[in-house]
Amino acid sequence: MKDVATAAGVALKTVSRVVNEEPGVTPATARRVLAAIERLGYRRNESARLLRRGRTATIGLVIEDVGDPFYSGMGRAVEQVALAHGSLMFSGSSGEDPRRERDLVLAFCARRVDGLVIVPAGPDHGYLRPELDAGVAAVFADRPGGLDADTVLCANSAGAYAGVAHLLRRGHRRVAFLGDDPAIFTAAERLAGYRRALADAGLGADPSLVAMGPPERAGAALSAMLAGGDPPTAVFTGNSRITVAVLRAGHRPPLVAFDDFELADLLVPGVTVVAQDPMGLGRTAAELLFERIAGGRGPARRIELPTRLVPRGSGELPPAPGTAGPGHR
Amino acid sequence: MKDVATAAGVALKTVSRVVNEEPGVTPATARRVLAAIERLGYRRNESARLLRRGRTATIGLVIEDVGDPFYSGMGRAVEQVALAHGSLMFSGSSGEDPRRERDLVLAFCARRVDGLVIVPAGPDHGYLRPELDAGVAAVFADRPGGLDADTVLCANSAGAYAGVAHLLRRGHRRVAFLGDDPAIFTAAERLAGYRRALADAGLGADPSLVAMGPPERAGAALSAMLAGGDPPTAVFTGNSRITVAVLRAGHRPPLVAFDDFELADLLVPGVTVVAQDPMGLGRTAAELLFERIAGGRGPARRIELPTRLVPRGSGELPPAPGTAGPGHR
DNA sequence: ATGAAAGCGCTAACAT
DNA sequence: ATGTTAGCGCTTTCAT
Repeated sequence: MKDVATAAGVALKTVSRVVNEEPGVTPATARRVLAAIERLGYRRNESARLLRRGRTATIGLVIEDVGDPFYSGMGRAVEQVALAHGSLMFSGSSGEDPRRERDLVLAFCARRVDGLVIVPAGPDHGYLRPELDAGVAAVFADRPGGLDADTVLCANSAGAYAGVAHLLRRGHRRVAFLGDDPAIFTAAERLAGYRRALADAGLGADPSLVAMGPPERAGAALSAMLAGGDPPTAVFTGNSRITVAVLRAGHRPPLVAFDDFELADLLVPGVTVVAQDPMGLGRTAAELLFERIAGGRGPARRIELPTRLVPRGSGELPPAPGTAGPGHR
Repeated sequence: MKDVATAAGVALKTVSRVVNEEPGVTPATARRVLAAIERLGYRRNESARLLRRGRTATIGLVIEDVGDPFYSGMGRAVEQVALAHGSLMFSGSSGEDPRRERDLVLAFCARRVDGLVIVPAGPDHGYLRPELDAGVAAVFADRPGGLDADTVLCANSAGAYAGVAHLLRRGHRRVAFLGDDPAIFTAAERLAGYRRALADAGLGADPSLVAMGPPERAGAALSAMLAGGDPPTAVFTGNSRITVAVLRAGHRPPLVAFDDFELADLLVPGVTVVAQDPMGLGRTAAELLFERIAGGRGPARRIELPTRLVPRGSGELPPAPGTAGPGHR
């Protein structure tokens, strides 16, 4: 900038004026400055500018896995909103590891990001407290972070309820639930929705029809249930990895799956799903964030995004004859 | 920092020394400083630090779509390498729009990123010239950028060759090629591989068996071929979006597809693919980048990553009887 | 072992 | 309309 000023025979500040399109510069001078800029290949150092101005026009995104379709869709939406607000986006994957999440978040904060969108990897976000107090905005997405920050979730419980109710409506009375580790917020919520649906239909909860745990064990868990004395006639899976695990194990039961996935419509039968809205999640989270960055006050908000039931065949299958006939309880 | 210095009763520089773990500080003083840091909740401003030091410890990643599984897998690998080098990563999607790509790249350069990994959206990267001359490192991934920068590609031509040869080995003599717009580098390369495989097998190139264009038209293109007088007995698809379009259109021909995709193994029959290595692409690109950032000189390198043929059933089907019997030429 | 001063590249506030 | 000075938060250089 100094060089440009010298080359154009003006003071530093004039160059600054031109670069920032501030008023108070003769067209002629401006032209001389612009010529010098062009000739010297000058580019404003945005970092220095932002250091001076106090805002960084940068947000940080921490998700479980940048490579996962659900989260990367979310990331795409966050990116769009960020760009619309003239901000760039740091992104990083926590890999579901609370320590890595913390390191990433703190690294972003050290860069003085204006705000953070976080998919919490762990339950404890105490480390964020000082940062929030220091003025960083933060929004939790997909799961609550245990702090009084804005939070955007999917309607996990209501979605599971709708999916299970869909199966019950087809005449199923014994519906299995295959979910992830109940320590995971979404897994627990979906299980609750399943239970509520059964209860509302006047059905008791049979613990032998519920298996919670790592996706890679879901196939075996279902095999065991089906081999048991009083097997399920339909299955509700709690997330995509479990759904895929069940399908890979060769099972093709009447099925409703929580979370949509690529090509679900091409399988035979097509897989009926309770679709979430990853883009909506990202967009909403980012919009809340920028409201806060713009100075929005008020208590933390908690928004639940609706799910959508997409019938494709697997969820519309009736109970296999003989497995749960009339009189069966 | 000033506040910490005051609170600890030392000079600014001493705080700096402690924070940077530089030698020349008595353990006792260090302790006093650390206590003040803790008490005041001080966090070093990394941006200011990096402004002074001249490096930003930041790289930029520009891909087609952060939400696409292939590119987001690549991004994950780039991120890992970046973190291993103590750098953070800006990421952005070009959406295949050269102007957006340019804007993103320039925005990253204005933030003085140390380097860039770019999946080129357009053929013209002249705008990058001044930035490269200014010292930014850059690596092109997945497609060449038309500049003398390091480039990492998949073996598009060789991969297509292998896939087509696989079909020919099963007795197919009329293999259709459904590819994307040949203006896209990868599409053209894969077409070339297809042609080479036919030529090496002593087969002439039948233009009526080649359809290049947007994925959403691939289904109709294949339907037309199959309804023609001398239809193909097998199909090679040039990318995943085309593969899916063909399958969605209801076709289940003997098929080898370029690029792997989630659940290819669960379809009936399983889809035989020529798998690329998105993580390898990202890792290699990032490693080359950090070599350059570290000061590596020498001419631009061009690396091709091998593909892998994954037989799953669809590519092992013989010609349907009567469509291409002996004597047919 | 510790500190004072200069400066990274820029903008804000106040001259002229 | 243009220029000067101070300072964002830090590190570097050179004292002490």
